[in-house]
Amino acid sequence: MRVLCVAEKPSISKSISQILSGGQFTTSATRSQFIKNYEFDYPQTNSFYTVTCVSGHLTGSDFPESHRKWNSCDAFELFDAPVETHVASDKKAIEDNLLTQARRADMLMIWTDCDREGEHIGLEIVRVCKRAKRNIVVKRARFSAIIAQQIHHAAQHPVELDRAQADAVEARITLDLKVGAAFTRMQTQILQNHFVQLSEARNVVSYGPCQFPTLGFVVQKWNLVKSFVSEPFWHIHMSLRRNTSSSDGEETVFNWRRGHIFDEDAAVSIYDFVLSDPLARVTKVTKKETKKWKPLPLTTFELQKAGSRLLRLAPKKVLDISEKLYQQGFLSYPRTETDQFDPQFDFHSLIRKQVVDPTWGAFANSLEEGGFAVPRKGKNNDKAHPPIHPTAHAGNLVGDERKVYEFITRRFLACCSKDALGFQTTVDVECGGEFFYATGLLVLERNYLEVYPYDKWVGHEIPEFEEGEEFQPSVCELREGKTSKPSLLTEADLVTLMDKNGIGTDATIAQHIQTIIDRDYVIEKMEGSTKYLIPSKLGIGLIEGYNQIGLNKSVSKPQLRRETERSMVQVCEGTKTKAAMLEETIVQYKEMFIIAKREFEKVISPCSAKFFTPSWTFQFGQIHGFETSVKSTCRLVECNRFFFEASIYPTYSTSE
DNA sequence: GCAAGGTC
Repeated sequence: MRVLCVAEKPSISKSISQILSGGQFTTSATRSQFIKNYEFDYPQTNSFYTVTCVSGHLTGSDFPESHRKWNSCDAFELFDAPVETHVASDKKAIEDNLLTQARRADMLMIWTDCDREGEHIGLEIVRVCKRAKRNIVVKRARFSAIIAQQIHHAAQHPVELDRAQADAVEARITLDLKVGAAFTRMQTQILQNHFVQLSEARNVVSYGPCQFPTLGFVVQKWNLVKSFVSEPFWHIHMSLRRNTSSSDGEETVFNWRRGHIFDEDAAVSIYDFVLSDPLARVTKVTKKETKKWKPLPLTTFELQKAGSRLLRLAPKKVLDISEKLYQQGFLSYPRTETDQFDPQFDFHSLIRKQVVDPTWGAFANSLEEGGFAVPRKGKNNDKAHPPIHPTAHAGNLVGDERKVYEFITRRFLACCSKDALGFQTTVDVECGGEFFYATGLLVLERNYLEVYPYDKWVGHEIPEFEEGEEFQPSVCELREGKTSKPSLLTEADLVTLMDKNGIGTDATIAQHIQTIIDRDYVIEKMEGSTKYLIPSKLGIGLIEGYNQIGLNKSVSKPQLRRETERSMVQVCEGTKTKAAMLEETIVQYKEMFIIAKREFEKVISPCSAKFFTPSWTFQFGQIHGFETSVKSTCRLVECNRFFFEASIYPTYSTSE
């Protein structure tokens, strides 16, 4: 029997060919530069195998010609417009290869990643192949890691393609297209009509169910920083000078168990009580072993966060670099949600490849000589790719590539090492009815910290204390402090928020951040070596505008996307049909669209302008509290502060 | 000139 196997990407088709053929296969080129066909006998199932692949989704969706032009219809009509699906022009060579190979095959076996998108890509492949051979037998290989035993098992026990999962993805594709296009056209057309700046620059004011919540996070933090008012607080500072084994007169600070309090009168009266008691008593001395846990195996999210925070590289940049290193064979597949290694994973041969490195080679060697410990297991597994790890030693990298490779390698070695061990001493003290404590830390074994400088764990010595002893504090003062301003949002914070709230995926999070920057919704600002994200006036305006319109579900918060995700899960489980999901969700967005459009037009209605005189600052706020003022020419397009308590003309710069 | 999701 001739079996045609189709994987989601070139790397997988190659790996499964190597495993199933035991390395004995022939390779032939296709018209697509990256894609090869591999052929071999697979005697275990009496078959002749051809293994090839696609490159992600084969098809793309768009409106038909009748609705594609922006002025061809009212934006609202897009919700009910048909959607066409075609093989994209740059995928024709891949399609041709599938058609040719399918004609020769008796069975089509789908080897796409075992996730929802993979199931949908599988369906795209089936549709193309059935055009070449209508009665081809279709099977699906199910695997959770590229490990010999699993791949053989998958080849010998194929299952059926999961139509429900593919349906859920199809619903999402249609939904995102309709909602995105309808809102984008509506926003853009209304705003361009009124703002010279937008129409001259031909700026698209895009809406997307992922980009808006992402922008929402940036604006929310910005508002928090802007509205921050510092508050004074009080705390009792107690310390004692006493010699330790290594230094004389070391000052030990005892922290107040109450932390700090915001009521000055209360603080003063408590302090008076403490002062009335000249001696502090040690109530307890606790000594115990403590650990600093080694990091979890590396996912794409974590890599992007670390890249931004530790390596000062944008999430998109980190992903691009790791993609390149992967192409060169230095790294495993860089888009993974998995933070647990398979129990059968071959750690040792990978560790041995790092022994030659001048910087961390000695550490790698120490792992091979007894320092090894099985990595911790996280909670995520995408059932398709292992955590990111180095697959070969790369000695000649420079610049950012070197930084990324070094981080990934050190992280992998740290995962294979042991937790750091320490010894912690806590001294509890009572004085005037108040409780204080001091801690000391002695780092016993640094272990993984030796190879992972990104984590800090510094010991500090504490003098000897005995339970029941009394001492007179060297300092006991009531001190005043004030709450400090929260910091702006960093890229790493944003990746964390998106990950937590289910906005985007490992492969798309970086793109969404880039999109809101490209659209001029957000501006990057360097402060020292940290990059902060600040919303532009346009970005603030859009979010604040929508928030004030009073939709019952906010487009700038993660809830709507979460609901879409939940409906997709229901479609996958078979408790909801694809049609029902689309119907429900589209109705909801239609309502929101009607309200949003009405409010947009109301707020910036040109007829309001005739009431303005040159020097007025006008509270136009009865509608949504939007403040509006007009520049001297009194043309609405030259509104200075408009719509969103923000200047939208002549520039979006956010410098205060 | 629109989205988000794959991947190169």
